[in-house]
Amino acid sequence: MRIGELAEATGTTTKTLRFYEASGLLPPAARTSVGYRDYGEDAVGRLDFIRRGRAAGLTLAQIRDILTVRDTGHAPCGHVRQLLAQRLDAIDAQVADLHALRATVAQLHGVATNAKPDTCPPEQVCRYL
Amino acid sequence: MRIGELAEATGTTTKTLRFYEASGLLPPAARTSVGYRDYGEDAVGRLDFIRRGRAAGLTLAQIRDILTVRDTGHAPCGHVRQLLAQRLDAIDAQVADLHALRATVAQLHGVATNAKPDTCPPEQVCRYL
DNA sequence: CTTGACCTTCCCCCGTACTGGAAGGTCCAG
DNA sequence: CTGGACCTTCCAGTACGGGGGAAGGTCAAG
Repeated sequence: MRIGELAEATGTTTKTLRFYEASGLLPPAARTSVGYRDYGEDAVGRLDFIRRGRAAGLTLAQIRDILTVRDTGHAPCGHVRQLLAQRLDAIDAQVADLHALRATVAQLHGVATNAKPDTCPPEQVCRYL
Repeated sequence: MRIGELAEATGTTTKTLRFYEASGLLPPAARTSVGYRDYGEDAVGRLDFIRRGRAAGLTLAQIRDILTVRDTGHAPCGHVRQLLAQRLDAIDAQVADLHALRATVAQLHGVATNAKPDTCPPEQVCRYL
């Protein structure tokens, strides 16, 4: 399987695949006699793994860590759980931040809206922010 | 007011202030006879403005646009309202995304947690992700 | 007079996740 | 045998919001 086929099969690009290899997310691919990358079917699964990790909000560095742990055979179960638990905390914190931000923005928006545009000279406008 | 004092007064750094000036968020500061930046009290207000904008989730580019509009005297009222309305939409979308992400992560976390670490051989672990 | 804290410009660097493009080699159809 | 589609490496750039640190000038205290 050449890099273009793998890219097609996994919904990504050849650029991204080479980038992943350079970043240590994919092992160095086998090469054909002329130097083309030659992937096995397992590469699709690994890329799906990466895609799911990304969808779960993990960074490439975190995914790489998990893959490294798996590849080297060290017990990753707790590691994965811990990572996911941290993600849950981070998401909750982010949602809380966004709630506060939304309240602030909504208030500013309300003030700006109620200010009646016609009576809003330029030099006063930015008090609304 | 020197740059260090202004940084202290506004809770930022001299690096950031010079960066803001270079980015067009602050007008070129007046200089003392030896070339030190010399700020008036209005700089504090402008930086508070920037800080509030940042807290409301605006990018520096958006803040710069608003400031430019204000500085040049063109009617910004609708502009500010529109920007804030867009922010509200963006925040709502982001919260929705985070809800979906949280559900995904929580599910993975539950699976990984119920998997009993001891019975979790390395080659199976990453199915949890 | 020296020491230390401040100031200046300058350029490069951080992390994140890629993307663009140049220069060159390979493969297959017509 | 030629053209186009594919592959290779490498360099550089995107956007964001700054941070690090060098080399040098300035100022106030002791």
